[in-house]
Amino acid sequence: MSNIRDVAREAGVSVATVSRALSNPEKVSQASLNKVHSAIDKVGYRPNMLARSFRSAKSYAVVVLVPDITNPFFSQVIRSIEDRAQQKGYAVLLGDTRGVIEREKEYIRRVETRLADGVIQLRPDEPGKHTEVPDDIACVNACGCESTTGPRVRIDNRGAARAVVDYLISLGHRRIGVITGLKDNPHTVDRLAGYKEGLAAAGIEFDPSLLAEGDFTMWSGLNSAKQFCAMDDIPTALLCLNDEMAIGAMQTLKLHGLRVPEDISVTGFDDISYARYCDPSLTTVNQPAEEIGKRAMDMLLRLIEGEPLAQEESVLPAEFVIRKSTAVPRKKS
Amino acid sequence: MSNIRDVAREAGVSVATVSRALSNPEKVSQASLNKVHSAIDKVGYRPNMLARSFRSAKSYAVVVLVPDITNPFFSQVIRSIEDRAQQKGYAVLLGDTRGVIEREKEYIRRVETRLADGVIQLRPDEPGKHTEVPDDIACVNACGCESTTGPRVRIDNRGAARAVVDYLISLGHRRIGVITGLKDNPHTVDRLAGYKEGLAAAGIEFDPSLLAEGDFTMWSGLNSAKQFCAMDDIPTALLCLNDEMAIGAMQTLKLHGLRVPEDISVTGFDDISYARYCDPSLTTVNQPAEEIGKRAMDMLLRLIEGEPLAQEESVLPAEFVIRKSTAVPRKKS
DNA sequence: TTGTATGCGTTATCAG
DNA sequence: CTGATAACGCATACAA
Repeated sequence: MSNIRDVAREAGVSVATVSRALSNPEKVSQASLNKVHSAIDKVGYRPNMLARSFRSAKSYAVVVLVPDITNPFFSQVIRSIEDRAQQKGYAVLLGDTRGVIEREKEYIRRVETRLADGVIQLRPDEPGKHTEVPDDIACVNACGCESTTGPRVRIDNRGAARAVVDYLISLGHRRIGVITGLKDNPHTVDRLAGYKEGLAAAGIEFDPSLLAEGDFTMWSGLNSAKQFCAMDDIPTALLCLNDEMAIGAMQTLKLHGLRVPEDISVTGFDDISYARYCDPSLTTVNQPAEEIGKRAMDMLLRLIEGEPLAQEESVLPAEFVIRKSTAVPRKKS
Repeated sequence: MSNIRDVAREAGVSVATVSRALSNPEKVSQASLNKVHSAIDKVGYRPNMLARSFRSAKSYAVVVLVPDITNPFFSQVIRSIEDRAQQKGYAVLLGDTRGVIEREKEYIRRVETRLADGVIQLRPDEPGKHTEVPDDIACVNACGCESTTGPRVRIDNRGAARAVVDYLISLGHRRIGVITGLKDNPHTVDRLAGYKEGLAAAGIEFDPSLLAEGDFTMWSGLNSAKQFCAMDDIPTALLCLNDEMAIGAMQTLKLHGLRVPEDISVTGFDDISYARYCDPSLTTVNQPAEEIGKRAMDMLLRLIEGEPLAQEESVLPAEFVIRKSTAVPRKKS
């Protein structure tokens, strides 16, 4: 392992010149530049970035905290973050927390100990289990909700859910079931608010018995849907608060002999890639994962560099995508 | 930002003692230990890991190279790697290469410049675009094939594909179409070899016209399946070399009025979580993603620590999972 | 068990 | 434009 001194000796210049040749080439004469570069090739020098980071007290790394990297929506956002980070010369430390607060803290600690320069949070912070992110560390939230504080980029969950409900109502549905995420989850809160808004606007009374609680997994969708199948008066439409639960729910519905969308319409949320390929393809809300990741990374970079933020909150548009899982309700038999 | 010297002063001991108290507590008296710890609390000290890494010439980070983090099988493996890494005190640098060799090199460079201690490759190395991983850097391949060299953990792709074909043949299928990945992809090569083996064992002649080339995406599965629908004599079974393509293919088949599995059986490979939730649920091969990630990380750790490897190759068992997408062939009409 | 002193590889300051 | 040298924060060899 050769170091900067070896290069200096080989090139017949000082270490300072070598260092400058690499970081500020414009401050070095062409002659020295040439000598340095051929010396580098000759001794096979690779700068020790660890030393550089240490010296400059910056790690050029950010940690991305995600509850579950396996979730396709999250992985899309992360891919986008990684892309942007790479462009800007930053590394991405993957922090799959599995929802465990302890793991989250371990990663926060990594930035306290200078191993990373900042954090991107990929989950809505829930009231109870709010992580104590010290305010002296750069942090932006990338899937926030209306209740999220601090720098954040998000979509209008309430408005998007409202759009779905409005559409279902326009088709003629009036009895619309909902499969939610965990009750306290801010995504559940915001999207459910949109559902209620839509109902109210159409003069439909909110019926709590049409709510089933899931946890955003396919299995929970499958399970929660049973509750509706057991009803005497099955809803004509099912609003699922994410795509996974919609996919799981459809399996249960079909198993009970219900056809989608002829007997019951189903909608999702997120527009993961499978939404287009299920049977029937899923009517859902497209979250701009790519743009969310990019913006979050850019925001974090400004925070790290100490530049002022143009805005603390960035709300991106979400597109309502109509596919084959929704139709007009069946006539009462 | 307080440093080790501040702590030493506060505790009334030397910096060496503080350092030891943190890294080798057993070499320090209980009295000093107490003094040090209360001093740490008092000044709010956080060790500078960047300095520690620099000094010990180890970054305690590994980079994971993956073609596409969005692929659910890969993300499962990565989650497992991250889990193991975290346990061992290592960080995971995410390197989503998108198949671009240039990006891969950038990440390899990160370990050359000491920003990471080793690499886990999550793709089969293709003959042509083989990355030049210098042999002095620790590297293990986590989704290798028979042609993969170096430390690796993989499943028996050929044997697993063979098991699927044997099963289809046992059901009575003799005309079995295949949707492959790109021709040169080692996964394609190995799995296709298994297909041919199965055919040969049953005395069925290999028919090249039953091969359609995809690229492991759902879209390519959807597209490639058209080729079979256009045939006069449609195959009674379709072996897809991964789940995504199977899911895409099923959409096309249904669109053409073919029922799965009554008119045509379909199989996948990988057993991603959606395989269980498509309609019909997919008969496939379960890859032990969790175990693959764990083993790969353990292997890499040994390499990094300079310990000898028990074995250079670890071949894990893959389970054949029979679901609802396969059945006996329909009688000729 | 503890303290002193040195060096890890780089960048930055300051003279030349 | 270039060179000598002092940090950066920590770990460790060596001496006590």
